[in-house]
Amino acid sequence: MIQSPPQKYIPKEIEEKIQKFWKENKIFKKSIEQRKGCKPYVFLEGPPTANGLPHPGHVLTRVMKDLVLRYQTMNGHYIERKAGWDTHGLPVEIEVEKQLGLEDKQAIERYGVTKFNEACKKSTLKYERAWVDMTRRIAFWLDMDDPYITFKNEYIESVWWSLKQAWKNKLLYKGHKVVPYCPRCGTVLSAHEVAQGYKIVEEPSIFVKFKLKNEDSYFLAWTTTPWTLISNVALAVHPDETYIKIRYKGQTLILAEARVAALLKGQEYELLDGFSGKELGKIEYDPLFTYAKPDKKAWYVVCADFVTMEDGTGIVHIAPAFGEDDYNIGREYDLPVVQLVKLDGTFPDEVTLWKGQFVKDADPSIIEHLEERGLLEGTRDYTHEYPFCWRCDSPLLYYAMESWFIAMSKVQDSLIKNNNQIYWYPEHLQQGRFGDFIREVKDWALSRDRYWGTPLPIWICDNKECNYTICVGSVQELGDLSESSPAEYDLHKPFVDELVIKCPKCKSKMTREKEVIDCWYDSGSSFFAQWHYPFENKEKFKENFPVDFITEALDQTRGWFYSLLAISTFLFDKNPYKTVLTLGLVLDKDNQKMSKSKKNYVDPTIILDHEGADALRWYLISANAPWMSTRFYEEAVKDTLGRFILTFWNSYNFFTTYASLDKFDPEKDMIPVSKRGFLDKWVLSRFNRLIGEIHTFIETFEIHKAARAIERFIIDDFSNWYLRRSRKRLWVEERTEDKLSGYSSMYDIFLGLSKLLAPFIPFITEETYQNLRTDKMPESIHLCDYLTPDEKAIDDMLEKGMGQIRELVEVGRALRSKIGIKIRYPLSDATIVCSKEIENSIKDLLGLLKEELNVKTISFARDTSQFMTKSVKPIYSHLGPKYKEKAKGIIDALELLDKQEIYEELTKNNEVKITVDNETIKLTDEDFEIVENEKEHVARADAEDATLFLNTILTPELEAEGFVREIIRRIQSMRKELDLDVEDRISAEINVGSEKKTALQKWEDYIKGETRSKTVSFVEKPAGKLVKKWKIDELDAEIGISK
RNA sequence: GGGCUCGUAGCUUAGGUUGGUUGGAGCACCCGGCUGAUAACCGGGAGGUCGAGAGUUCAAAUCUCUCCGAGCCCA
Repeated sequence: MIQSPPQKYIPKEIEEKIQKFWKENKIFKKSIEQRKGCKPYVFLEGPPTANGLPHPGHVLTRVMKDLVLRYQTMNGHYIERKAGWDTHGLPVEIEVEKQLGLEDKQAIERYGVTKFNEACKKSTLKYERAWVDMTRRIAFWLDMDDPYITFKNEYIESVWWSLKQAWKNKLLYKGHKVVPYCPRCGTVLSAHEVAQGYKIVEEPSIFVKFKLKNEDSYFLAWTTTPWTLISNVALAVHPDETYIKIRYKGQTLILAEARVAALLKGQEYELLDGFSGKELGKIEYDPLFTYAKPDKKAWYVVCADFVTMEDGTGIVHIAPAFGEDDYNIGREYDLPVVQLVKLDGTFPDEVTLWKGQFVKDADPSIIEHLEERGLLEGTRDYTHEYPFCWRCDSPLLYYAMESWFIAMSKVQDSLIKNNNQIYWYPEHLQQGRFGDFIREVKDWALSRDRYWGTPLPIWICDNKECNYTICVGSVQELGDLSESSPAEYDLHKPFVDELVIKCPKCKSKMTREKEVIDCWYDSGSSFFAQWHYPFENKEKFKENFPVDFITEALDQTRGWFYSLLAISTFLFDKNPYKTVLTLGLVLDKDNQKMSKSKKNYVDPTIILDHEGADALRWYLISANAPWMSTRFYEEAVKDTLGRFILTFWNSYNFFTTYASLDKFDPEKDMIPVSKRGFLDKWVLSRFNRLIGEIHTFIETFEIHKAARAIERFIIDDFSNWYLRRSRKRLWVEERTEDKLSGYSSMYDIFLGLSKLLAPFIPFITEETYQNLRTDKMPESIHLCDYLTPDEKAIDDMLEKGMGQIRELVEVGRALRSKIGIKIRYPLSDATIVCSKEIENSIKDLLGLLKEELNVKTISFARDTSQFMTKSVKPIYSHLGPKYKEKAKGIIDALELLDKQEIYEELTKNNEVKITVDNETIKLTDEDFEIVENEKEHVARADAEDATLFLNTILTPELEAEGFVREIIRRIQSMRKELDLDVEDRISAEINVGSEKKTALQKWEDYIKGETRSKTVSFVEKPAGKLVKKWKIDELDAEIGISK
C-alpha cells in the first residue's frame, strides 16, 4: 500500500536510511551479480592518489562514473567495478616528510628508509579511508572491498613484468635528463617546485664569436649563461631561416638575416653572402675552450626547429648537459654530453682557470677572458624570468642527470594508430591536446631518485669489466637470482636492495639501480596489473581488455590517459580503452581554481550535510556539459535543491498523500491506459518521448542535456501542467474512474521517473520506489531494468493539440489580465477561430481551457468577422492639404458621424457625401483608412495558429458566481491559517450585507462542498474560532469559522 | 612564451557545424492574478555594446583575424 511520505524533505535522514537499506540487503552486490552472464561493459577506475582529502572536482568525476555505470547496469550490462588506489610517489612522500619534520633526502636516510616507507604506506591508508567515506556518501558504487593498490607486491610484480617486456624489446635504456637542480640543496626540483620560484632578473647576455675551422669568419652566437660555454659542443641554426655573411668592423660574421636589423641598427656593414640554415649544417668551428675531451664528434653546426628569430642572433650555442633542448638535439646528432660542472655547482679541476668557483659567480671573469681573446662582440643586459630554489633561494641550474627511459619515440607510429582507435569526448582532444602531445612524443623519463615507489628492477654487476645488466620480471626470477630469498618479502626499498644477488656471468655482486619509477607508470599499468597479470587471471585480463570506458578530469589527458596508452602500446600494441570521457574542471564561484591557500575551497561534506548527495549530484550533472568547467558553490546546489529536487519531492508528496487517503492499490486499481483521459494519455506520451531522448543523450555523453530534459518534463509538463490540471479530479470523494485514471498515470510516471532518474539521483529514487513497488517488483530500484520508450504511447497529434491549448491558456490569461476581469469571475463564452485541423486536435481538451480561463462554453469559428467591426479613420494628413480651409469643418462633421456607417457607405457607393456649411462634399476611399475593431463586449487574443475571443459581459449571475469564489477563497485561506487538515469539517458564519446575501444564498451548497463546511449561515455578527474582516473590492465582509 | 578550451541579462545558461524575422529560457527583481499548490503556480514588465576591435557579406552572437579576460596543459 502506498504510504504518505514525511512531509519535509530532509536529505540527510533519507540518505542515511537508504544507505542502511542498501548495506543490509547487499543491493550493490546484487546489482552486479544479477547481470552475470550478460554482455560486459568494462570500466577501469582511475586510481585516486591517496595523499589528500577529496575535493569537489573528485566528486564530479565519481558522480559521472557512477551515473554511466548505473545506466549501463540497468541497461543489462555486467560491470565489475574494482576500486583502485594510487599510493606511490612524491606527493605521498612530501606529505609524510611534513608529518615527520624531515627536510631533505639526507634526513629521510637518517630516519631510515624502512620506517619512512612504512609511514608512507600508513599515510595512504589514512587518506584511503576519507576517500572511501566520500565515495559511499555520494553513492558511487564501487567495489572497495577488493581494490587494486599500487603498493601491493602482486601489483609491483605485474609492473616489473611489463618493464621486463620493455627491456626485452630494447625500449628501456639509460640516458640523461636535464632537470632543474639546486646545487646548494643538492636536489632535483619537481616542476611544481620550480614554478613557485620564478623571479625576474637582469643579467648580462653576451654575443660570442666562434671561428670557423679553416676560414677567417665567425659564427655570432648569443647566450645568457656564459658558464655553459665551457661545455659547448655545437651551434644550432634554424634550417628554414636565411643566414648572411657580412663584413662588419673589419671582421667577417655569420648570423641570421632576420636579426641583423635589430642588432646592427643604423650601423654600416657589407653583405657578402647568404645561405639557408640547412646549408650551414655540419660546418665545423674551433672550440672556444679545450678543457673538454669529447668522446664523440663535436663543434659543428646542427639544425634545430626551436631556434627562434625573436632574440639573439639566430645561432644558438648548444651545451647538452645544461638545457633540455640542447640535450634533445644532442641525442639527435649524437653529440657528446660534456658536463664540466660538479654537482655542487662549481667547476671541476680540469677547468683550470675557474676551478672551484661557483659557475654563476664565474660569469664576469669568463666574459673578461673572452674579451681579452677578442671573441666577444658585445654584451647587453637582458631581463628575463629565472627559477630559484624555493627553499634556499639559490639560482637553479639545468643539469643533465642520469635517468632511465622508455623509448616512446620508437613506438610513436603505434601510439598515433592506437589513439585513432579511441572515441574521445569531447572530440577535439583526440587530435588536439592529446594528438599534439603524441606527435611530439618524448622518451619517458621513468626513474625517480626517491624512496616510496616501485623499485626499478634493474641490477648491474659491480665488476666494471663485466657490467652485466639484468631486468628482473618476476618474484620467481628475483628469488632464483638471490642467494637467500626469504618467505616474507616486500618489493620496496630497502628490502630489494638488501638481497644478495650474484652476477650469473662473473659471480660478482650485483647492485640494483637505486631509483624507483614514476608513479604514473604504476597507475598506467592498472589495466593489467589490477589482475596481477600475467601471473594470474590471464582469462580475466583477456575479457577485460581493452576496457570500454574510462573517465577522468581534463588534467589527466597527458597523465593517466597517456600513461595507459603508452604502456598498452608497447606491451600489446593496442588501445587500452575504447571510449574516454574527459571532464571539465570544477572551479569556484568566480571561475577561479579551487585552492586551499585562496580559501575558495568548498568542502563537499558540508553540502552533503545541508543539501544532500542527490542535490549535489544533480547540480554537477545538469549544470554544464561534462567537458566544460563547472562553477561550484553551495548557493548553486541549494538552488538545484529548491528548483528540482523539491519540485519532484513535493509532487510525489502530493500524489502519495491523496493516493494513500484513497487507499489506491496499484495491483487492483490500475485503469488501463486505453480507458484513461486525454490528459493522462498526453503526459504518458510526453514521458515516453522523454525516455527516448534520455537514451540518445546519455549515449553521446550529453548528460547535461539528459538531466535538463528530465527537469523540464518534471517541472513544466508533469508538475505545472499535468498535476495542476489533475488536482480537481482527486478532490471528489468517490473513487471515480477518472480519479483512479489519474492515480494510475501518476503511479506510472512516478515509478517510471524513479527508474529514469535512478542513475542520476540514486537515493530519492530508491525512497520513492520503495513506497511504490509491489511485491512482484525487484527489491530495489537499482535492480530494475532501465526504461525503453513505448512508441505506441507517443501521440504526436495529442501533444500538438495540448501545445495549442497551453498557448491559448497563456494568451487567454494575458487577455484577462488586460481587460481587468479576474479569473475568479466566470465568463459565459469564448470562441476559438482556427483551422479545422487545429479544431480537431484540441476539441477533446477544451475542458482544460474552460477551467483555466473560467469560461462556461467554448465554440469554434472559421473566421473572425462575427467579432470584428470594420470602420474608417479619416486620414487627416491627406484631408488637410486637399481641402485647406474647409478641412476643419469636414473633420468636425466627420467626428459626429458613425464611422462604421461611413465604411458601409464607402464600400457600397465608393463615396461618402457630407454637408459642411451647406456645401456637399464627396469623400472617397482615398480619404480614409480602414480599421478593424473588436465589437463591443468582445476581447481578442492571438495565438500562433488560433485566435481567441472572449465575451466580456458579466451578467449578475456570473458576477454572483465570481463573488461566491471570492468568499470561498477567503474561507480557504482561513482554514489554512487555522492549520486544519484537508478532511476537517468546519462551520462558517458570513456577513456580506443584505444585497449580496441573497445572491450568495443560492450557492450555499457549493460553498459547503468547496470549503468542507457542515453549515454555512448568514448572520449579522459572525462568530467562530477565527473571525476576520475582509474588503472585497468595495464591499465589506466578515467571516467566522470554527472546526 | 606556445597550444587547447571557454567568454551571451545581476546569476545559471540555450542558440554557434548549416550566417537570415524581434537572441530563447530559468533564478533573482517589479506589477498584477490565482491558490487546500510546494522552497509553489499563472500573466505581464524591466533587464543584453552576445568580452573588445577589425574584416568577409545584401546580412554576423554565428565565419575570419587581432586583442582582452578566465581555465588547463606545455615551456
